[in-house]
Amino acid sequence: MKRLSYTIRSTPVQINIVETVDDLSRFYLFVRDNRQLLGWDTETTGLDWWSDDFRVRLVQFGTADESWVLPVELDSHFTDAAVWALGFASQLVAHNGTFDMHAMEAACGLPMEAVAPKSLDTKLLAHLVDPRALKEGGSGLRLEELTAYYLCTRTAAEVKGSASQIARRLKVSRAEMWKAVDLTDDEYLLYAGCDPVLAYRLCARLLPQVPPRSRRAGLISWEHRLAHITAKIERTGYLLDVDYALEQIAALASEQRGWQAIAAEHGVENVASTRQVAQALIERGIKIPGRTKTGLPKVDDALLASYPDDPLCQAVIRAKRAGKWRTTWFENAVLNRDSNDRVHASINSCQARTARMTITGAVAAQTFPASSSFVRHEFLADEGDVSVSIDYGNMELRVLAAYSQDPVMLDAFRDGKDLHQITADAAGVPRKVGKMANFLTVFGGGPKALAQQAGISLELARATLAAFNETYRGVGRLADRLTREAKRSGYIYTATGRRLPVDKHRAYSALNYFIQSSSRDITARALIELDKAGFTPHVRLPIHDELVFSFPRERAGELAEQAARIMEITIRGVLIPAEPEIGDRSWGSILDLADSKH
DNA sequence: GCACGTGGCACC
DNA sequence: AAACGGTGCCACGTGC
Repeated sequence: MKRLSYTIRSTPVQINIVETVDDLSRFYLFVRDNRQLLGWDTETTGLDWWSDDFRVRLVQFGTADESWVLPVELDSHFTDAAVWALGFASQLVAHNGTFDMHAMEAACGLPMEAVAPKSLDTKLLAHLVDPRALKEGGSGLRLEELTAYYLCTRTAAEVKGSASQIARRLKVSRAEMWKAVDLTDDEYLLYAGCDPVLAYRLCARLLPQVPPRSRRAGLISWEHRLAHITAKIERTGYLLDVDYALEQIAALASEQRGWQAIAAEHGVENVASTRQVAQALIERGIKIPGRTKTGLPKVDDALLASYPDDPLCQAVIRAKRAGKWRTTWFENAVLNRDSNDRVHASINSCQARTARMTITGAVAAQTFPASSSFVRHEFLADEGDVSVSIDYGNMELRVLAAYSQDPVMLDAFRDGKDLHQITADAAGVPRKVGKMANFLTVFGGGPKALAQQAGISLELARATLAAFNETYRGVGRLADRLTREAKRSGYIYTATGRRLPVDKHRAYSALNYFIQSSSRDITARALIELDKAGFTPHVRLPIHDELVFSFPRERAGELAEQAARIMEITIRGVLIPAEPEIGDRSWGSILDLADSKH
C-alpha cells in the first residue's frame, strides 16, 4: 500500500493507494467505519462513457481527512471491492455524480439504480445555495470553483493545475492525459485522492446553507430524483439515422465549398472571419454602421442580408450557415454515436441561473432549427416505434397569468381568447406588435427593445407598453412585488421554494427569473410524474416546454394521451395544457405531418 | 500548442 | 422613466 499526504486548509489528509489484494482488508474496514456517508469519485479514460473502449481507471472513496484509491483497471478484485463499497454505503456524495454512475455502470456493470437513490450531489446542493456562475458573482458549480469558494483557494489552484501539469510532463493534450497517465503517477494519484475528500467536505459546508424554505419544500430530494431521471434518459440515448446524416453532411459540405469559392473570388478566404469580411465589404464601398462591444465593425446576418443583390454578402451568409449546420448538428452526432448508432445527450438537469436544464454535447437539441425539420429527421424512434412530441402551450404567459392572477389574462386563457390580440387592440397596434409586447414583458424588456424589434417608433413602443400595463394591472403588481423583494434582500423565491439571486442593479429581471424558473419546474415535475408512471424509457429529450418520446406504433395515440394528461397541471386556477403530436419514425416527421394537415 | 475571450448564431 | 431573460457551440484570433 502506498500513502500520500496532503493538507487542505491546514487539515491533513491521508491518501491510501491500494496496490495489492491484501491491501483491501484495510479498505473494507475503512468503508465499514464510514458507511453512513462516503465521498466518491472515478477517474476514467475520457468522458465518453458510451464508447466501447471506455474504461474506469480509478475509483476513490473519502471522508474529510482520509481517502482510498482503488486502481480498478489493474485487477478485477479492486473493481469488486469498489462495487461492494458503493452497495454497502448507506449514503454517498459525489460532485456531478451522474457521470460517475454512468462510468461505473458502463465499465463495471453496476446499475445506476443501485447508487442514485442514496446519492447526494454537491453540484445540485451548490445550485440550491447559489446558482450563479463565477463571472456572475456566484460560487460557480465546478468542483475547483466550489473548492476555492468554500474550502481552500490553494487546494483549488493545485487541483486545477495538476491535470495540465501532468499533460505537459507527458507531452500530451489534456484530453489525452486521462488515458495516457500511469496509474502509479503520484501527482495523478494525489489529484484523484483529493476529489472524494473535497466532495465530502463540500457536502458538509453546503447542506446547512441550503435555504430553509428550499429544504422545507423538499427541493433537495426533488432535484436529486430529477437528476437520476435525466441520467436514465442520457443512458437510453437517441437512435441516429446515420445514412441520412451522412447524406446531409455531404450535401452541406458541397454547398459550403461552392459558396466559399465565390467568397474567395471576392477576396474573402475565411468567411467566418468577421475581420476579413469587414475589410472586403469596405473595399466594395459598403458602409458598416454597427460596432461590436470592443469597437470593431459589426458584421452580422442583419447587415449582410440587407444587401440581397451583393454576391459576396450572399456567399458569406450561405457558406457560414452550411458550415455551422454541418458541424454542429450532423457531424457532432455522427462522430459521437455509440456502436448501436445511438447518441447520448449530456443533460444538466439543474444548470442555468434559473435552474433551467441545458443539453450539451452530441445532441444540441435545444438549438435545433425550429423553422425546418431537416435536422430532427436524423433522430429516429426505436424499431417499431413512432416519434411523439408533447409540448406545453403558451407556458410562460400562462405561468404569468397564474402567479399574477391578473383578471384579464385569467379570463383570456379560461375562454381561449387571443391574448396577443387583446394587447394589440388595447394599444391600437398590429397583433404582431402586441405579441412582442407580451413576450418582452416576460423577458423584462423596455420600450427601446420593443421599438427595435417591432420596427416602430420609440413613442409608439412606449405607448404600447403603457397600454399593456393598463390592461394587465396584475402583472405590474407581481413585477413590483418581486422587484421590491429583490431590492430588499437580493433574492426572490419561487413557489417550489427555490431561492434565486437577483442583481440589485438589474432588479427588473426578477419577473423574468420567476417566470422562467417556475416554467422549468413545471417541466421538471412532469418528468418526475412520468417516471413514477413508468414512462422514462420512452422519453428521449426534454427541451424547455417540450418532451420528445418514442412510443410503440400501435399504442402511440393512447400512450401519448396518457403522458399528456400526466404532464398537464393547473396552477392557481390556470391550466397549463399539454398537447401531443404524433409523427412517423423520425422526430422531424412530426413537424412534416403537422404541416401537411394545414 | 493549447486555453481562452470574442463574435455570431441556433434555440426557448 | 427605463430596464431584453436564459443558454451552448463554432471559428477565429490572441496570449501564454
